[in-house]
Amino acid sequence: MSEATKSRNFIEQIIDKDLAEGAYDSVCTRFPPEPNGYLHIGHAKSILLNYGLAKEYGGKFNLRFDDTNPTKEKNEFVESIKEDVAWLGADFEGRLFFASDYFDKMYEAALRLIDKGKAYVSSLNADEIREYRGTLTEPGKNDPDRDRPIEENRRLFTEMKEGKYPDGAYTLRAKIDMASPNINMRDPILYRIAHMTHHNTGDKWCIYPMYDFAHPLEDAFEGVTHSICTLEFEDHRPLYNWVVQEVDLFEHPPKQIEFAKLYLTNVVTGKRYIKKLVEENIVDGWDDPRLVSIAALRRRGFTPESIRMFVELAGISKANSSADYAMLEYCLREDLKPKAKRLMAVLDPIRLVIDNYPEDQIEELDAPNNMENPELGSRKLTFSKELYIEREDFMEEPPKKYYRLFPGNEVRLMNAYFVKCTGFEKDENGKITTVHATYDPETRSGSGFEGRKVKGTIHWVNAKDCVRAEVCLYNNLTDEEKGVYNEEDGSLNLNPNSLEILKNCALEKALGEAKTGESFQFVRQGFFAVDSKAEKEGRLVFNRIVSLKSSFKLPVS
RNA sequence: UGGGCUAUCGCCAAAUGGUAAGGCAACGGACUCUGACUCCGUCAUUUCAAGGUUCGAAUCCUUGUAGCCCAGCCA
Repeated sequence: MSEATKSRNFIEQIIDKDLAEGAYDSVCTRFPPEPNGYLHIGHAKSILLNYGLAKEYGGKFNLRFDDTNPTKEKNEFVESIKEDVAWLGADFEGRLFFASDYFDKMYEAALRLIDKGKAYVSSLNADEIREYRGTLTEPGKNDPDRDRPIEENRRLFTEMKEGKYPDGAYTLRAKIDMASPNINMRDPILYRIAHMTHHNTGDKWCIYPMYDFAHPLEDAFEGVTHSICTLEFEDHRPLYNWVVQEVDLFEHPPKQIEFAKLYLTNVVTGKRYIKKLVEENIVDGWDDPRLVSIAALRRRGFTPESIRMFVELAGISKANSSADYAMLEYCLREDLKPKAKRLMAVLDPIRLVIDNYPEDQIEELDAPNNMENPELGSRKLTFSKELYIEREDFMEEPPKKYYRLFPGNEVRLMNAYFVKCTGFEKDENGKITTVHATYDPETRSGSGFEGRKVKGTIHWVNAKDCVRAEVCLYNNLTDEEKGVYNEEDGSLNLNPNSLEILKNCALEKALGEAKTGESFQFVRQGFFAVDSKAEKEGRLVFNRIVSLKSSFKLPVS
């Protein structure tokens, strides 16, 4: 489909219309995380959507920390979020803001509402507020302080700010409609008292604005035109509009648009769940490669390009949905296919002895790094009498259509020679330890040998100079394995993605010099990357980022 | 049972009254110095259901059904 005929998502359609009608003459979007945790794959959708829209319309994209609740927020999180947003490639061009930098202006705005008779100071405590709010099916009751005189509201609110009252003594409420069918409109709280040190403003404030009051103002102050958020805020939109309208300071107030979150099947998503895994030490931190936090995906070896592609492929809509993990894997494979070197690594080694190969001969062979991308160059492989091959590449009694090594069969050793299996050895437990073969010197790779064909090609490494490494395989869980929330007892039973660690894998010598984060395709094993943390600990550890689409499986009997 | 939102293939998702795109997954087959890749082919007579309007409906109307969100001094 060409760019011109490509259908526009519902958000683009809204923006197109706004621009055409002159509601705005440019576009400004923002990503407004609360710094209370690490970003995960779900946030990537919001970041990339907002950034992409700004770019598409030649507008601006801001990063703003929505830090209006000091009880939950930490500096560690603002640092990680900045890093992750940058890594994803969403360039906010230095427009980094904090909601807390607007506290003075928000306070002024609250005063305006008080003066207009649109806000009042309430002395109800939390329980009473809840009681007066009513229920989903019954209307609420008016706050006894609802008609407090403006002057008194002003005095009390000022005193709240000055720290004259303890937490919970008073709140500032909007005067809207206690009988509204939309609970958010039943005189929502605008400010609460919290004597708490804020990560940005320190002890300057002891009253903090609530999300519903702060967020529309933040957007408006920054000149945001389209405030894109997730579905659960739909009910808040009337309040969002009420705030920007009643504060009455903005010529072109921002507009809130909601879209559906992105979930992934068979992985633990959601900040709340990830947080629990981290806090209970079920995983070893926010960047544990089993997680789908941005930091974890990066550590495991995912590329920003693949995540961008995934988000784009998943699309934008208002229907709750859960994208198949296979789609993410597809994106990574697509991205890495032309970029990664294709090297040989034997995950479960058995010895292959080439009996007719001279005892002390070592041969150098040339191997292209990526057959489809010559720019990746080539490398030297060493070949000698003793090699390692994959245990699953030899079978004593092969099933039909098995075309790797078995007694009497000939296969190609990738980038090297044809070898024919002549026998094998077992240990006392009947486990195969060594396979014997003879090679045909005529068949050397690149020699143009056309004499005969073999059906199978297997990978190998030279036993003499291979490197040893640890390889981590990550697998997704089924929904049952994943666990999650138990409604009966309110408990959270969570499993991260499962992990299998293979020790003592034999890798091509070239992989011994692999750099942190560098990605490779291991022939027939999938895509792997060097784990940055493990390397710091002095170990060479490869994470499997994604396996190949399918590999040889024994026929079910 | 108050309000808001959603429903199109196993999973995402187009279609804006003109006769159901595309991608992922799956399945055949060809090719192959990776059982990968690539290539070719298959995969919704029908859009949650039932009625109605219309020459014509996934789109409009009616009545249902199912799922998600809201009763924090969280965001």
